Amino acid sequence: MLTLSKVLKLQIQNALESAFPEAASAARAAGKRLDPLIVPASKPEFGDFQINGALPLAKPLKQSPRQIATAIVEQLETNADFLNLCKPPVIAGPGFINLILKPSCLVNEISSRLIDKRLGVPSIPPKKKNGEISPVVIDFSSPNIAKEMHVGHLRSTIIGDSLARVFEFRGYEVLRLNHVGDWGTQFGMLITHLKEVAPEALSTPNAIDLGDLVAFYRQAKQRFDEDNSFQLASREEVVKLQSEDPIALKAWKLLCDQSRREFQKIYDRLNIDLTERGESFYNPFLRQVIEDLKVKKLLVLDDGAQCVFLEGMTGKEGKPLPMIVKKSDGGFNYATTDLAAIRYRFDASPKGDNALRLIYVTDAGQANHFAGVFQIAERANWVPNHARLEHVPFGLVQGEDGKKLKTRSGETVRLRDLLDEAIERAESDLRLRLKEEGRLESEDFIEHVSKTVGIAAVKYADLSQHRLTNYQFSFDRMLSLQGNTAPYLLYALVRIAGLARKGGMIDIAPDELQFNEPQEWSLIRELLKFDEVIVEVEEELLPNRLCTYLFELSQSFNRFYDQIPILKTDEPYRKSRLALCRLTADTLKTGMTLLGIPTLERM
RNA sequence: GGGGCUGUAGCUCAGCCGGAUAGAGCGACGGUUUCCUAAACCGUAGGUCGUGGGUUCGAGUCCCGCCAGCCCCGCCA
Repeated sequence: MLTLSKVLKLQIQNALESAFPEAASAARAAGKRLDPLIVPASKPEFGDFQINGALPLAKPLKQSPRQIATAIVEQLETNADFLNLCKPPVIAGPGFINLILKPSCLVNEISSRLIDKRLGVPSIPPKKKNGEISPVVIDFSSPNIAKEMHVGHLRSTIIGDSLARVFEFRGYEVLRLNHVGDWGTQFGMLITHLKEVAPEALSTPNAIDLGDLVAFYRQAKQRFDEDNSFQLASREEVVKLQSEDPIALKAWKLLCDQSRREFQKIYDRLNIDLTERGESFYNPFLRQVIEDLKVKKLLVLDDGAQCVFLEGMTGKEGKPLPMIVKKSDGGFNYATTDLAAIRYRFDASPKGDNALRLIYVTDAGQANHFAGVFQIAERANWVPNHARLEHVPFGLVQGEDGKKLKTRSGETVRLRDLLDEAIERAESDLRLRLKEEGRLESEDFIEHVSKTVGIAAVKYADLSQHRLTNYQFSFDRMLSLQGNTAPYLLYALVRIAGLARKGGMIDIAPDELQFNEPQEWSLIRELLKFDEVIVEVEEELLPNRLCTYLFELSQSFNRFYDQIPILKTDEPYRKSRLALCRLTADTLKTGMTLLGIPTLERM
């Protein structure tokens, strides 16, 4: 409906301007145009679109809104192209104009969707900068080496992946960057600990499996906190690492490799593709960041540290807020790395990523930090003209008590345990249902369905929530088989797959399509919204909009399925209804794929 | 002290550029299956949109004040 609503908007704008030529030319003289304010109808009984533009014109034109609406409608009724698309417009309420699309128009839209793999979503040509393709860079997931992925990484990973998929579908080149925490002072204690507990690992390849890295990290941390000589050794180790001592580097690499393997297991389960480029990657560029800030006269020495004072942000006692980019001991910190990363990502290749759009998917708690870093990047002139630099923040994952999600013993929940539990619960639900229905299924089937449903439930629960709000994690709710959940959507697809098995998904010629039931028309209208929703998600970066749409589409389909016979009806309705089923399945599958959720044929 | 986010039905949440009588789901109550997977469908009840002002023809939505919760604020990320 994207193109259709554009056409209508133009037609209505013309009608508005011919109805009120003086006001139109006055608006044009001011560099504006009269706005018909055409939006999707707020309720089905108001038709397909509503024109709100008559109301705000009442005052300047000194006419009643209904008079204005009448004048617009009179103009529209002289337009044959318009009358080809819409039924005669209806003036309603204080001065709204309701538009109802003609059935022939809707059927045309449906038949072009049926042969369009992109389901009406336009593909944009690849963006170019400096003559080369310019990717959208999305920075997401970003766990820390030697720590286990936990719920805190869940939202970034899932939301980032979904946004990346939407951009890819729209035709953008996307660079999915995993900015893992692979550098910093914590490596001092880790390497020191490694040298003591497993020195052989440094000389013999694959000599040791570090096993539970979390336990390893905890041991190292405990010794660091308790043992002075260990602390001293750790600090020395940091210096060695930074000066590229081969043994320290080897130990560092060992820890990174081990972590990478652990992370990859999670990414494989979640079916998420990422390019790892950790903080250490930017080490060679840190000095240049400081140099450039100095050249741009942004650098100030304060209390022994090199800072940039932020504009428009004040700290305690109203003083400008500093951002430290070089510590008093000469070391760099995360702000420096983040600045180097922005610079690199916008720079032209080969010494940069040549990006025009850079998106960070991190928790809302880092909003201040990114606002500061972005401001410095702007002031240092590292952000090209027309480039976009965005923080995409999200709220916390909370337990059902409304507090930060913890295990019963009060520890952070490991991501793999969380996924395991979702799958286990999905499995026991499934087994119970099979038993109740007297169905017999193979163990392979049960395993596959449980995994798919469990992971889908976790992802969908997260994505269907508005990004910014804190999100209350509940296995019971996300796996519930009713409501706005992954299983509900998956079930709609399973129903269609069942029809396909029994009735076949036959091809239908456009002129054979014929509909006569209200449930068909409401499903048709729902199907046609898909393209607008995708474009909206791309603009707003809010995957929950797609979830809401897919849920409403599923509801609309389930009503249709429940109330209208499909296989047991005469032609041409049988074929027409099957065509709607196929289009529903294609739309749901595409939508779910954009959420990163695989679908099922049976469940 | 400064800044950010949040506050909508008993619970969990939607609500698009300000538009018509504020919507879902869960839970509660009632109904639907000789028929394509009932993990579904239909119906009923449930609201001072935190609060007080302001802007507007029109405010859940925009502006200001206040209240509550969470988060951030110099050498961790």
